[in-house]
Amino acid sequence: MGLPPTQPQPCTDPNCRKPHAPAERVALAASLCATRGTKLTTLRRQVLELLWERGRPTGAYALIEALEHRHSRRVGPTTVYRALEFLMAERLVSKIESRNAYVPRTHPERQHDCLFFICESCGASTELDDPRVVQVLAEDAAALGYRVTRRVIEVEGACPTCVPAGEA
Amino acid sequence: MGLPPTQPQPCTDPNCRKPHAPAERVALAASLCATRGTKLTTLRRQVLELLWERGRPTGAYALIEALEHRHSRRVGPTTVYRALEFLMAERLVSKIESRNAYVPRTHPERQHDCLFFICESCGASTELDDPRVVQVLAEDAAALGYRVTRRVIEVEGACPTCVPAGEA
DNA sequence: TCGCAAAAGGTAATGTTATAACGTTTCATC
DNA sequence: GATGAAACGTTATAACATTACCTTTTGCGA
Repeated sequence: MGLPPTQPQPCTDPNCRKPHAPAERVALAASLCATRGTKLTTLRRQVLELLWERGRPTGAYALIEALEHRHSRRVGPTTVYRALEFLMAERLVSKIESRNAYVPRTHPERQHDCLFFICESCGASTELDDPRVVQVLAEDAAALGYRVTRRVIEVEGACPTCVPAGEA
Repeated sequence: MGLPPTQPQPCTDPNCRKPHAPAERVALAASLCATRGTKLTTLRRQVLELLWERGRPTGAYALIEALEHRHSRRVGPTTVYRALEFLMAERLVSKIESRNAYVPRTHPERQHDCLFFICESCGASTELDDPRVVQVLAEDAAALGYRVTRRVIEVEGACPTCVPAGEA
């Protein structure tokens, strides 16, 4: 029960704790791209904005609809997928594999993949950066002789507002 | 480079280390189902066998083809998805979300979700049971107020036989 | 052993997600 | 303002998954 909050919430990252408004995060993305010499074009920025405004993992086809409604911009799947590809390469967006959906990343400046908590009830997701998980997986990888290139860590469950109070 | 091994390999689980042949694992599955009072029907067993024989994450439509070739059994998507649903409910199979593919579980008797290493080169996957990961994620969930119902942990990279010798 | 109900499986249609192939526009640079 | 590369548009199709409905099989009590 309950929809995801529409107001910016304090960042769940213990090292951050600041609320992040969509506009502010998009501005950060723009400056990051400028620094990197990559281009956050209008389309790419619109897609990123829409992801921030939705506040929960959103599918590519939902983004197509949103582009139509919000920006009167009618685009095909290829176009949106290309924008998502760019945004993911820039670490501005992650794909939630278990949902075939995309979320904006709160801390695109960080290098490694982070982990996500996803609420099965309201659909909201929470990004977390826990070096311990990365560390443990690195050890396991070493023991197996694996070289790691990507981590997909998605924890599904019920978020605080959707867990009936009193329950753990 | 290199294909996944066709011979049973020692179990990567530090607590096991025994090689697991498909037939032996299918027999275990049958006895587990018998104990649980659930039915490992012919179709469900065939799907599980095929997954074991392939030795790597396999998509539903590839299974449909395999059923046709191996068992002259022509089935539709629904049929295979139903079998997979049963096998996942029995913890005999896991879905690799990042690949839209399915793998047989080596230790179906274990309760919690395990983690998978997947080789981007040969497509092989390795199941691992690391309580430390579960523990850390449980702590993070508690800190966020989340109640966990499912974990998706998929590490992509290069497996030992595909990493050029000498490289880490 | 007959009849019934529930579970399992079959079939067709369709929905959803993603990519391939190829053409056009935009834009920085010379 | 020519040119080449990157971005974007368009169409078609591939890949993955589910819905709705019907038939078969199976377990089980009358």
